Amino acid sequence: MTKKIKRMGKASTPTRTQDPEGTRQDILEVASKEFALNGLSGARIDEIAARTKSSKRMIYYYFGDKEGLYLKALENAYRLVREGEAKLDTEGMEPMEALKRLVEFTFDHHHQHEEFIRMVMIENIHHGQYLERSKAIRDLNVTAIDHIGRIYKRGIASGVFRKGLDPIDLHWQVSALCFFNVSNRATFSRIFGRDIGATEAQTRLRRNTVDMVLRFVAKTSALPRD
Amino acid sequence: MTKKIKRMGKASTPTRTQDPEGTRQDILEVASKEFALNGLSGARIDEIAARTKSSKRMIYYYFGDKEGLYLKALENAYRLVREGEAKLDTEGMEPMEALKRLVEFTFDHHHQHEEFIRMVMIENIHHGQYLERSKAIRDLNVTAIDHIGRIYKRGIASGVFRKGLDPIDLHWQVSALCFFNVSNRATFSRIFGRDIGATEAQTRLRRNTVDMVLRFVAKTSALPRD
DNA sequence: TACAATGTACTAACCGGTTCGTTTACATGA
DNA sequence: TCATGTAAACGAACCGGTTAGTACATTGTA
Repeated sequence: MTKKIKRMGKASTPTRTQDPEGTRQDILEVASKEFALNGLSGARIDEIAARTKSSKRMIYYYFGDKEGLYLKALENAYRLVREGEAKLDTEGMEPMEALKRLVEFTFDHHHQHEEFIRMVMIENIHHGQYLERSKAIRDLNVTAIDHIGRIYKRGIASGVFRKGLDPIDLHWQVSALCFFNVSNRATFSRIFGRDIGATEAQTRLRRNTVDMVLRFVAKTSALPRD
Repeated sequence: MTKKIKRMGKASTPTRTQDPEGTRQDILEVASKEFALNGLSGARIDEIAARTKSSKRMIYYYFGDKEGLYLKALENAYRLVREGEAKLDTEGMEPMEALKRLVEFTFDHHHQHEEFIRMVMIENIHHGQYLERSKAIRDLNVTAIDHIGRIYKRGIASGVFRKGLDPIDLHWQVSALCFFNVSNRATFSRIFGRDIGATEAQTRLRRNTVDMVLRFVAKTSALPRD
């Protein structure tokens, strides 16, 4: 039995009931969710197929095998967030403000893309072995360093940032705080009996995260007295 | 065929070839490694059984089912690290030094217990649903808050720490940095082409982590000029 | 003897992957 | 305009290895 209605139309524009790119995309989106939810070994090809507008046959037709599908889902996740990150422009701001915005943006961005965070967690469980195979992903993330690096350089020039820090280290620290906020929310919330994901808690954690980064980078002289 | 040699001995002390507690412990240790390595769905009961001095039959005899075994492995992981953490005593130190030690200790401790970190990652992938079932685990971690809370209070009293911070938030921040250092090492290293796990990198990250926490908590007046 | 601990062999369901056949799109040609 | 060849796109049913879990018999211990 056919379980779904294909897009119809015999109009003049070449509409077609066969839609390779659409099918491919549909599978990829469903698979991304399934892998993010259940992990590589936990995800079920049959389940993915069932949620698809297509079939299991097509998964293997387009993606070869389960690992091939997972890899594409992983690449897709990185590509999506990268596209979002590119939107932030801090070039006009003064360094301290720019860094603040960058941290806030990263914090919010991670918060809004739990699926991506989960894919990265899962990939780390697999020791990054699939990411290793994907040149596409490695290229994407280098620009993040560029961004924070430029802000830092400007802050040094204007005398508000401490010298001797490394942009990658900075990126690491910002990532750590923003990533952990999403990745460990479940266990942290349950252990300490407070819902870390609730808006009030998030507001406070966000402020703390910004504070923490700024206080780390800023010269003592550029800090408020307290 | 019996695949292993049982502890022998017909001595006067009641040695026995049947060793329930030993078998149980053996299974748990093997299972912990397998789950930490492959996740809940990725781990194989047959594989665990094979690595055991015992058999699959015994796994079900003692742990009921796969999830029961996983839960015990999870509890075991938490219990082990908790025991380690209890060893740190900062009561005699002055607050700033005590906090420094606590962060260093946490950083090192997480670094040395990758298996635990992986179990927590895996549990978070499962939305903490197994941890939820375990009262045992929740009880363990509250003492961590106690520790950092006491240090913080002393720091406030002696005037070196800023007021208005929350011990749980502090714990969150320390955890985030120390946890991320282990959990995301694979993807981070691969993306930025530097081995984050190498000793030089770790030394720098450790120092940065300590700095970051101290600068966050300390009053500006208690900070070095720069 | 009674009960806890253990070994062996088995099963039923699951699940990744495939076989085989069908439909659709579209170019070609008359 | 329509018949036709063909390759891509698709569906359904199937397969065989894997895997969690069990039945049953046996041994050790108190």
